[in-house]
Amino acid sequence: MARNNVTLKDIAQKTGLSINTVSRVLNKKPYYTKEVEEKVTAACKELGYIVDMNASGLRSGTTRTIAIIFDDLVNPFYSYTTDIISRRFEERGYNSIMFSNNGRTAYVDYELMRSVMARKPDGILSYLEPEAGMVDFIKGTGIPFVIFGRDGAPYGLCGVNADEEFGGRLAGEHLCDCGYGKFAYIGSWRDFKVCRDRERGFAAALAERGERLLPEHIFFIREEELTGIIDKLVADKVDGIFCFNDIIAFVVMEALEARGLIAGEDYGIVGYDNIQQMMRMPRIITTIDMGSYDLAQAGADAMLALLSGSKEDKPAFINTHRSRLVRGRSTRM
Amino acid sequence: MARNNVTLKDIAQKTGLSINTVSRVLNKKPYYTKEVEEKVTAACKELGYIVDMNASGLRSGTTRTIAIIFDDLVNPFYSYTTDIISRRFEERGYNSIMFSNNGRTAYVDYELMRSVMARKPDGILSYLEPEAGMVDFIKGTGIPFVIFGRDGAPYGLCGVNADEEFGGRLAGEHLCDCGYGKFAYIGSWRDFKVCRDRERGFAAALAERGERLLPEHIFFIREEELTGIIDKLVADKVDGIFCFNDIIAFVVMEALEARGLIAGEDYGIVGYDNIQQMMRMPRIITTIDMGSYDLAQAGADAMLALLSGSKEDKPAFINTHRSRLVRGRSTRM
DNA sequence: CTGAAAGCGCTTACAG
DNA sequence: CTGAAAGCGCTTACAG
Repeated sequence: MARNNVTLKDIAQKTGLSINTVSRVLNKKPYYTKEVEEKVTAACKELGYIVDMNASGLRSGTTRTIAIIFDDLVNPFYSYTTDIISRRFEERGYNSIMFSNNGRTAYVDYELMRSVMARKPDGILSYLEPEAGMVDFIKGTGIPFVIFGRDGAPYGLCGVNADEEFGGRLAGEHLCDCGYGKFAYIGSWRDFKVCRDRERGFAAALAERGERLLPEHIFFIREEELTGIIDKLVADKVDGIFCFNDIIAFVVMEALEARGLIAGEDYGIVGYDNIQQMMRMPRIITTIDMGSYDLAQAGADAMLALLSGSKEDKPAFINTHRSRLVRGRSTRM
Repeated sequence: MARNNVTLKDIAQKTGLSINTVSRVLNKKPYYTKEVEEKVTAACKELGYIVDMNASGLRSGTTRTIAIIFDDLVNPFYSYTTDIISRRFEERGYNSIMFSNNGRTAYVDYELMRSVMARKPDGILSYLEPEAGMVDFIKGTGIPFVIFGRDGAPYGLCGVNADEEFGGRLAGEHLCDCGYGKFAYIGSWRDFKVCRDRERGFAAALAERGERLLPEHIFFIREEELTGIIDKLVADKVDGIFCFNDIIAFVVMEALEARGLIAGEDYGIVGYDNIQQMMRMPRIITTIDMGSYDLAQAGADAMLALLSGSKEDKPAFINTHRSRLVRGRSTRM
């Protein structure tokens, strides 16, 4: 009630024009006189008019809103890229509305899509992959959908991601170069495609060097007890560890240190994402940097292209391939 | 066009009821028969009805949207707390829409408020303080406004923050306890109130121990060249450094290491925010932990209270006071 | 170049 | 307990 809602009607009243004319001026549609323009601009400034984007969107069909679906803003890979992406959207006049599934699942499911759709976004950029049954639903909405940081190809949806297998290979090659001999991979979820892609690249690189990644040395930290994993690593004298991301690597390093094992001395460990650089932290761990800044820009641009582009030049599966290994103190040089 | 927009009209048609009745059932307003309810529910499920919150908000005056204004999601203090806050809002049926000023200013200005207001949020939670002239405007909107992580009192707005001076004192006392003798404070912006509060607490603690914080040893890293700061620290053999936040501390540590000085050995340094714990990183630096989890919950709860509460029990300036020092390797024990 | 009318999808009074 | 009407604030055809 107390909200001083200045509407087009007020501007129309003040200027003696119709609300249509006012709307036309504000939206810079052709055909109005300089005089009318000045009157409208002055009245808007004086009364402090602010458009209601929801009402505007209801009629025009475009809300200039993009939904961003993430699962965990705490991991700097998400926050860093979300920051870049949302700023880019803002530059182009789109606001970002955030959705998370609150850790319910690692996928976009119907319940999540419902709350997203209720906001009538012009586009959806998701860090989560769609649940199997949701792909057709998503396509049926007709809303531009970009899968970010995950492979879009299996879903036939636009995806922007780095070559995960390649990143895994870099880790494997480096740990071999360092002279380690017993390897382990510590992933997040067993069913998580990106997680398995990195593992596959890692195993392939080891195989090429005549080394092996034993099945019993492949772990999924979101599904297993940490202590069990650490026990196994210590018991089997594993000395070359590759982790799905930097945070997992930190956790493992801390647990191993509690057992008296120091990274870079007693064993080597490689993370993923190079969050150290994002945080401007010292280079503690050796990690794989997939060029997150460029990746984020590419993700935002893919979305913007889908929003503005003709059907012909739709971006499809963008694979930036930029990953490189960044050395830290967690592997011997 | 291709969007399969199922509306209330479609459900009404399908069930042979009026759209009013359908709306009433969906909003669980009193007075409808079990039979009608079942018909409506079935039709909604079959056709895949999803409400249009924008249209709903236009009529009802509540969009169930909360605007979050942040400046930098990369700093884990922001991303960590934003994650917690937005999840809490989601639990209560509110979606979060993100706004940043893209680094234009460190304040909420009119341009930013315009784009926020255009979305008709039910509430606004801001990490940024309002520009001087904006306070009346904000109050005039009548929209619940919470300043998060900053002191709300100077603006007469609801604020949720920790006692910053107290945090600064903890840092000062600890550096004295460690036996350091030449002190410096490295802040962010000179005009940033929180930054100065921490400095004041730090200086006060030093004074109580008979130590001094020289004006020439107070720096603002966002306004000065890093190399100049480092030169001065080295030249004056400063050995007790307190930084406005952990990220600044990391940057300083790295620069000093390039000069051959090791934190915890050659000098001591204390950061702020305990982002290490958020990232599950090893405890590199000694830092001030203000209980960010509780702070975030308190921030979300303050917002929710303003949204639902009577005018009487409005929360005002919540000061959680929980800060404590967490030791890391960057100060000698 | 400007205005009157219709309508986006919903909810809120008001009748019955 | 259900429905017809009005209206939230805007934009889009359509007249003039």
